[in-house]
Amino acid sequence: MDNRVLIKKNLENYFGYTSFRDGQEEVILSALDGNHTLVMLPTGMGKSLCYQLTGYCLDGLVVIVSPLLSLMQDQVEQLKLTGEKRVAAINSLMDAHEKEWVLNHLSEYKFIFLSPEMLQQEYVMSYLEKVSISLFTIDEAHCISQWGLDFRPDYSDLGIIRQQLKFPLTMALTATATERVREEILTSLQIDHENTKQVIYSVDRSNIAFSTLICDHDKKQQLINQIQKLKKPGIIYFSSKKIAEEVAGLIRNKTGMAAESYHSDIVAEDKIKIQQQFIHDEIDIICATSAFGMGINKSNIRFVIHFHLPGSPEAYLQEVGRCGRDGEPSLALLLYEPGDGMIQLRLQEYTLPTIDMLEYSYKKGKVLEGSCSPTQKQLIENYLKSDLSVEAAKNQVKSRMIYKQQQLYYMIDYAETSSCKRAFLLHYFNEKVSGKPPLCCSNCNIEINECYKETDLKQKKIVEKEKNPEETLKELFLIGN
DNA sequence: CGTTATAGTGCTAGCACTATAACGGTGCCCTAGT
Repeated sequence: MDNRVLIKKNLENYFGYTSFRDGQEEVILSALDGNHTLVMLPTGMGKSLCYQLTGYCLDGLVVIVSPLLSLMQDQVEQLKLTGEKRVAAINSLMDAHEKEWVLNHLSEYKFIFLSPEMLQQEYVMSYLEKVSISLFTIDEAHCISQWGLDFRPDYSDLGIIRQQLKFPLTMALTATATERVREEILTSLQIDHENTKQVIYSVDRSNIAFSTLICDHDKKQQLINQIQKLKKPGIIYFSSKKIAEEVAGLIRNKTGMAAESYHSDIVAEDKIKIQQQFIHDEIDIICATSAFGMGINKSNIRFVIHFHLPGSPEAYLQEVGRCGRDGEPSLALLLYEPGDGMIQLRLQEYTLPTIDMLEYSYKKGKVLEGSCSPTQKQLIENYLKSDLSVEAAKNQVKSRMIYKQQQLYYMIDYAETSSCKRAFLLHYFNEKVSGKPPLCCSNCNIEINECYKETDLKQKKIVEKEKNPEETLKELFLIGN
């Protein structure tokens, strides 16, 4: 049967849809033609269907590498809802006995979810090597580039894993990656760039308006002023757990809105509870660190505010991309105070080992206890285990640091630029604005500071019957009067 | 950069004050002893 006909039939059979969304058909056909495929589709465009449907058209096991336990659990549940029973996530939520059972019955499964760390377990690999893998999938593939070189080194070893598995057909999916990152992903996975099909869609989301507010004093109060006038629900991102908690409390006390904080120290049960409440519109505002967001499928988030400067344009677009999935107008607001870059800069320094640390550790063959952060220690230990020389390790760390700083400087420039914010962000991804949306950014056609003033708005409503952009903005973003 | 913790100073000999240093974010895996 023609693949085009086959996938259409399977789309109906397995998912009950009659038509594909943008990009999906191209991706699946590419994979069925035997191409390794790198997929960049904006958030909410149905990336998971790409590998799932491909899997249904092929004989053998689909292995999905996923960064978070909660993501795996979600995907397993969703597949089960479609009636699929041959699906499991092998992770630390299973006890040893359950893991062994699943591994012993791998050939009876269609979809297996795993973390990169789990793939480092030799016993897991020994089982995977014995079965036929039809598709090796890397979900949220930007993690390879974002985390592989420091925070989660096992992401850098997926190439070796592929080699051990005899280079299975591979699909890597992400929503935000520059050309450089896409190349990094392919290289890291040991995929031949020539024989790879890339399906790339724009990172632009025309219903999200970009705005920056320069705060030279009392940022917290300015934040509260803003959110009181904005439509809910929304997310506020922070670079500090403590401040996230403090502001959540402040919002509750000063405005009476339902606000909760979310970061890595929140116990697992509460995390799930907060997510659920947020999804069911019982929480107006989440004050979160970067821990919050991946896998959050909520369509009606109206704004994403950044209290602190994000570390990279990639991170910013990922976080901002969580609002407005329903296509309704939404707001990405950055609160910027000159000097904000320092927090991120410090965090970056704290992540990567210094040259001194590397030299000492290589000389002694171990890490000096108590002298470095957990991520620094982890990374150095990984270098010591690898074949890399001190010089190579030093160079890698140096260029990594420069790269991270460049990403940060781009965000500082974004905050300070007086040209179009949307164009500025897209430029980082080597894209141009195609068709300026009605609500573009605070440098084009929305004056965020002005239009939030209630008096101004009321006056305008009386004076001007004709809708101007600011008036439209008010209707779209602000609470009804 | 702004905030907080710690160490040091000096007369109130135990507390108030000040100078200085440290810190800030993401997750997976598992082991062993209760």
